[in-house]
Amino acid sequence: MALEHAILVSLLEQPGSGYELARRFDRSIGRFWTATHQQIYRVLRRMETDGWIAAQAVTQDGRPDKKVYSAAEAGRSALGAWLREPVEPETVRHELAVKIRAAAFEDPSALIPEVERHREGHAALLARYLTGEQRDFPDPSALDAQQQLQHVVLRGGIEYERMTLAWLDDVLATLHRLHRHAD
Amino acid sequence: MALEHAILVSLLEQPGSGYELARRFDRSIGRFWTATHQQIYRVLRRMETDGWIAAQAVTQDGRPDKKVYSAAEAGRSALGAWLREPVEPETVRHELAVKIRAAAFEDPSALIPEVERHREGHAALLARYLTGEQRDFPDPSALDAQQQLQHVVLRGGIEYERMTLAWLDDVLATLHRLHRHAD
DNA sequence: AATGTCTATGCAACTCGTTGCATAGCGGGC
DNA sequence: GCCCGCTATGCAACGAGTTGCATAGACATT
Repeated sequence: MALEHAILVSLLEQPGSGYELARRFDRSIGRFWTATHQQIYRVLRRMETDGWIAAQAVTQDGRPDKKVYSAAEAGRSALGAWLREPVEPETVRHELAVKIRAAAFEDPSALIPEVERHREGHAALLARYLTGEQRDFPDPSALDAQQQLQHVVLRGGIEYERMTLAWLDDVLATLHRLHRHAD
Repeated sequence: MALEHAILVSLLEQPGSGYELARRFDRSIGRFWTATHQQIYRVLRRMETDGWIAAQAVTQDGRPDKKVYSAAEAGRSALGAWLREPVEPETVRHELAVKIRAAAFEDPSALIPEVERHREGHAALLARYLTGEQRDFPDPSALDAQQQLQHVVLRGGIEYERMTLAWLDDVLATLHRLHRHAD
């Protein structure tokens, strides 16, 4: 399980409450590690019990109080130990690929709108990534280690989206070709 | 849940036992949808109860008997209904990306062997994909609909591996750069 | 002769992840 | 005045997925 490690990284980069973490997971981090607020709150409680993180209650005006967590020394060394372990093979869940192969047993062209919707989502995400890159890393020669590592992960996201867009175009061309020949 | 649909697709392409399905998931299908034999046996039983698939006992010499499943009409129509539903957003779990951002809080160069091992794995997989493409789709102009759809999914895998290799080289270059500047 | 691997299926226990709901005050729109 | 959405946290129940183990005969290796 790496959710606790993803949370640790996020807290090391910037302390925050469960709610704030949930929103970070919805935005940036969620692009390579998803989590709901339920998972996050549960894991935060366990990590606090284990002494990986420390909580500080913050009273607020006009909105509910919150508990701001930050990474403790034990958490930091746990992260170091995890870093030295080999990665487990990633479990892939590519639903669209299943659907494309399934389309052979139905009308393949019925999948076209679905693939197009998918394509739009990836195009929008790529645009957001590129905007974020311009904003956060305008001068790549003036970055510290942390920013350079964040940047290389973002570049991975950008290349992934570019590749996916090209592939979805390939898929669409294939579906259109099958449609024409079925007439 | 799409495991049942992935199994349906696999059974429509070729009937088989739970054990055979588990091995297909280890090889080809597992590249875009993973599953253990436990999951597969459990889902197969449920699908048989629901009438999505039909089982036929096959007695064998020299090895245990098996139950060969094939997709039933109800399963086929369930697959069609699922095809017309919109895809849910994919849940991404990219452990290496978490580790790369975590490396900012440790010695980043300690991650180099890990990334290199990862890179070798992807290079080997790309080689296997390309061999498989040569073997299964030697003449792309002479494919039926099912093969064309299988081929376009394989091309997605190939492009994914190529992109990943290029990105991992980018990651390695970044880690080496950080290592030099830390001296 | 003993050990290990492959085929083939399954139980039991567990952890991980999701969904629905609840609370509760603040502010905005109709 | 009412409903909706945002911040902020949490319970309870369920479903998905993993891990360890068991059975059991056939065959290969040491």
